[in-house]
Amino acid sequence: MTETTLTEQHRELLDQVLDKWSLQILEALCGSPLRFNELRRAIPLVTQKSLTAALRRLERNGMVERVVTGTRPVAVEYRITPLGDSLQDLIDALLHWTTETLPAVERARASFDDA
Amino acid sequence: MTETTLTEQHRELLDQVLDKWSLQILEALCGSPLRFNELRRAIPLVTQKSLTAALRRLERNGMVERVVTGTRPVAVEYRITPLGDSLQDLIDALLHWTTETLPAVERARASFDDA
DNA sequence: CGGTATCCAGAAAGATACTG
DNA sequence: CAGTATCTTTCTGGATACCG
Repeated sequence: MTETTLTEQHRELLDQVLDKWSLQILEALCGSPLRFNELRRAIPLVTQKSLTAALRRLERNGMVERVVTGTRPVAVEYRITPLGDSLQDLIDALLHWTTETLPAVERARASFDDA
Repeated sequence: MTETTLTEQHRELLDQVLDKWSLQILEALCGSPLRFNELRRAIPLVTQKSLTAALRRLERNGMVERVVTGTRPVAVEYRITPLGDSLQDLIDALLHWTTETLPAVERARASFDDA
């Protein structure tokens, strides 16, 4: 039997890769690799600081790869890794679940907010 | 074709039901319904405030049900709903993924932290 | 028992300016 | 282009006290 307890390590990993900006970064990169400023444009509300932080976290956890190509001016490309691809499957499952349950959730919210 | 874009609504829902405490609450409740202080004991590090806030959020989104039984003293039972059960399946998938990829993630972290 | 209310400290996030 | 540094503000989370 495999152990199925939700430990702090599991939760920490999920927190680091499923946060607000990381979801959108992964979604943007799953089509094709993008440069830093291309990512900024793909995710309109993100600040430079938050984008940098999220990218570093994803890179540290092996989900994206940072590739420096040019030298003057510097060109940096971010691409999804195989590990990131497996995460993308999971995100698709999350997205599928939200799409399915959102109507019921909205009904629950409306009835809760009445009371 | 179904639309598979990650909108703000989808992300908001995930944020509200997949946060640190909600994951542990759902895990605790999936066995059997629990009272408020039983939940506190089941999740050692949670404060009263955080537990209350997470329970209200889960209740509002239709994931758990709050059942008041006694009158003096008050007895409150929290039980998982069918919607919460569907979320539990998803959490199992998350847990399965973390269990599978954690070794690779730890290698990635070690190599990142070296540089 | 099952909460609410209040206060406060520390972390996170936004704005701005600067750099190789 | 791709960031870093700094400052400020905002939000979260813990500690504590109290209530029906």
